[in-house]
Amino acid sequence: MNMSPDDIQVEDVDLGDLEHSLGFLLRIGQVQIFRAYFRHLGRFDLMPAELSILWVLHLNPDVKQGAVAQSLSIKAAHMTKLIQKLVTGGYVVRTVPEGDRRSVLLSLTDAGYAFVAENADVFINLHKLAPGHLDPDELTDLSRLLRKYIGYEGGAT
Amino acid sequence: MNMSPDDIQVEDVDLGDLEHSLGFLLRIGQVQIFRAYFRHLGRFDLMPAELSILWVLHLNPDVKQGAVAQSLSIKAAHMTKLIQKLVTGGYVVRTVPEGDRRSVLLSLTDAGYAFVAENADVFINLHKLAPGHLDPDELTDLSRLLRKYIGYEGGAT
DNA sequence: TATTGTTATACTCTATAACTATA
DNA sequence: TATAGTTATAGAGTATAACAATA
Repeated sequence: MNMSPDDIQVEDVDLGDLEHSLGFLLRIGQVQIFRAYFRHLGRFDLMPAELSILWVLHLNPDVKQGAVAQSLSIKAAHMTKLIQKLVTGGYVVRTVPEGDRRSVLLSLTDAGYAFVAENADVFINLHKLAPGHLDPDELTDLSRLLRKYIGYEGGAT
Repeated sequence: MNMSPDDIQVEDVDLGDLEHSLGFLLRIGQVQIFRAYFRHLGRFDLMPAELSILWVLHLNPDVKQGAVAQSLSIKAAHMTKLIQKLVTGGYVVRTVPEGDRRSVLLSLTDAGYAFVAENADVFINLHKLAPGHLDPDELTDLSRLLRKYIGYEGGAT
């Protein structure tokens, strides 16, 4: 018979309305995007969250650590560990500003900027490389609906 | 001044095209759905993954453990722990079938069925209770696009 | 007193490999 | 030999609280 290990008897399992449940669909979508991430950017020792921090720093030099954490929905305690890794890796530098010596400002090293310049486009547009089954217009719609759903009423496109 | 701890200086952080990146939007969407889950169903000691297993079992009595795991993208090793917890909690029973004594069939106890009957609707339709900013038609579109994106070409609605 | 970031702990989920018992 | 499930371990992510330094 020689069935591939991927189609054992899955069709036998009825998911019912779970298949229409946003929570479930978001999770499966994320699993697939993660696979695409590791296929295209897995050779670096950086997780998606870390790459998104580098991206934000390249757009916002000398931004407060807490502001980055909050804008990316990363908890403060976790952020500390991520930044330590990025500093150790030579991508990020920390500065304590004169104005408020409790806080920490983050910015990219030259290596950090070079890394972003080289890999940001693949990272930001992973969904176009993923095995997605949507045409460009549908991708735009999906992105817009998701933005609206989560309350990023930002713009049109 | 009295700023709430939630709007520190977030508007100062420019996310650029990350805001249009599907990976990022899926993650933020999941964070929000999780919050809705714990608001509405957090009083039970069950995680979303566990509730989705109960849901699948109520639709597929005596289904193989591995088939459930695969249909929900749960790894086998993790599935073992989840099922142990659900058995301990009195929601699920395991049966070793005569035909293939390596495998395990899962089904719900009466308490499991009662739990699903009472809470499944809230679980499956969490996105309607979440602070979502979409009207019903947009929610349907979003669900359809996500299903198509992940390759669940199933049906129209 | 309140805020920024750090440390420490615990739990969920994922990934992997080694193991058992069956087939 | 291959398959179904288990056990064990490690890493990533999240949640929480206690803490130090600063405001």
